[in-house]
Amino acid sequence: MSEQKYSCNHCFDSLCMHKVPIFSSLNHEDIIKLAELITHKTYKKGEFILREGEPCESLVIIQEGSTKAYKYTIDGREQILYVFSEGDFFGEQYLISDQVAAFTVEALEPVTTCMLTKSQFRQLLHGYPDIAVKIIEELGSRMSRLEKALQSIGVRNIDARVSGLLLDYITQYGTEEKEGIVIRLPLSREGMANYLGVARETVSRKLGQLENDNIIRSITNKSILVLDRGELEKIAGISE
Amino acid sequence: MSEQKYSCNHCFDSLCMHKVPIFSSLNHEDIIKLAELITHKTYKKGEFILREGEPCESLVIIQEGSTKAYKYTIDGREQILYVFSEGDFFGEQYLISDQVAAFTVEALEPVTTCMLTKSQFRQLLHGYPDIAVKIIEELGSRMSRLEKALQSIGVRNIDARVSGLLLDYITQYGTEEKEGIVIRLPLSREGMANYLGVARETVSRKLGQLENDNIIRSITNKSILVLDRGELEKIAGISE
DNA sequence: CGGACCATTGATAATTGTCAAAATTCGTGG
DNA sequence: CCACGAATTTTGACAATTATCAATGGTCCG
Repeated sequence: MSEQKYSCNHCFDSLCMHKVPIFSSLNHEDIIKLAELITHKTYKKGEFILREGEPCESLVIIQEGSTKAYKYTIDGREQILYVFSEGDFFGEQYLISDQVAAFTVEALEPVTTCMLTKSQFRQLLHGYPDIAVKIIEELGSRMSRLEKALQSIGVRNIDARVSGLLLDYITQYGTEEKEGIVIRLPLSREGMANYLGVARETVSRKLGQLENDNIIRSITNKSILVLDRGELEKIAGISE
Repeated sequence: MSEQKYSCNHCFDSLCMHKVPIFSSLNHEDIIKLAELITHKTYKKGEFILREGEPCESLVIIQEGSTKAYKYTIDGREQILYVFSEGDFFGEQYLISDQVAAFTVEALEPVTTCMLTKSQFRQLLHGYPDIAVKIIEELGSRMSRLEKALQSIGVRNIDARVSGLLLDYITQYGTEEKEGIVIRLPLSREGMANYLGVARETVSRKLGQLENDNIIRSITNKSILVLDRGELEKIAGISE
């Protein structure tokens, strides 16, 4: 967990600032000024970036790698709420109100973050009221995602849920190849199970079924080839 | 669905404005000014206050009565996301960004609402930037609720979910009586089932079980007496 | 009081979770 | 680059839970 303080040129040029919608109302100069305030941290796989119940002291932007955000359920399993990947960020609501973190964020692979402390962020908010509006928009869209997730987990048919998850992954992590769409899965089978609220083995079986039906093909544990997207959409209940 | 435009004295005195956290930074005079802009509508049981997919043109505050907010799942059932009762409000995120409504809001009983149009609200936001911060706080807390709901629905043990729901209702709709805590249920059995993502009959059975164990007693279809709150907490996984 | 609506109960089938074992994949070090 | 051990995934058998269907019983309202 090394920490560096330096002018964030790399970050500015390539990723974190420009990828974060809430900073889109800043002009060029201010982005550069802001970039100088940014602190970086790196995390190894399995390390915690934020822990449920602890105060969150900064806005965290994922510059590289991906993370899972989860809560523990009363029967001891983890319920995954979000997967945060490059360009995603979290902690913004805790910077304004003084709540503690509602979930734990854990690195799924080596992760680099850009961070802005609470006081820096509040200053920024003072100078740029538009940022508040951007945050509301972002929170609104994240809320819509959560509402969709809640809707989907409320569906009794688990086949639909699994297919729906794969479709989400296509748009987020999929690349078109000549054989089909390759998804680099952010989560393991167990992770997907903990997101969907079902048993690990059930995910295996559902994916196995899809493979038997020639809808997908398992490449490695971390990637899947989608052969028949239309069929996935049918099972998920989107088309037909 | 009658519509009235008049100075909202009743509303000001009793309910809607002061109950809404996002207006707490307004001073007395401005609240009075604002109250004059407010429009009222009444809805009969079963009428729609907002429909999923349609644009939401105003901030809606529930002055009287209660409503359910839901989405249709792909297998045709409704997944209830929220119950909005007196003092709750919705639509704030749609007033800033121009998204369409993510859910349908339907009156569960006769409902009176206070409404503020999009342009009125935007003006207000301009004069009181603090309101934006309040909205972020409110969205943050609503998001925490959703995250909690998602966590709870991901629990495999349905007994825990039912007990957890009853505990939530105790804090929101419960009154202490000498025999125990009386809950005026906002939802029917079917409604609870659609919130929990299980079959109507399953809710009946789980409640029947709790009644057999002398933990609750069913008074009418719309109210329940809680005899042993501690036991409910154990089943929900909170205590012990 | 009657009719519509809502809730309960029972029987059964389908689904999914659990446990255990085998197979596969992954990462590391030689 | 290969081989080995650890971790993950898959598979099978079985048990437990829950959905579904159908019928009955209650409750609420005019």
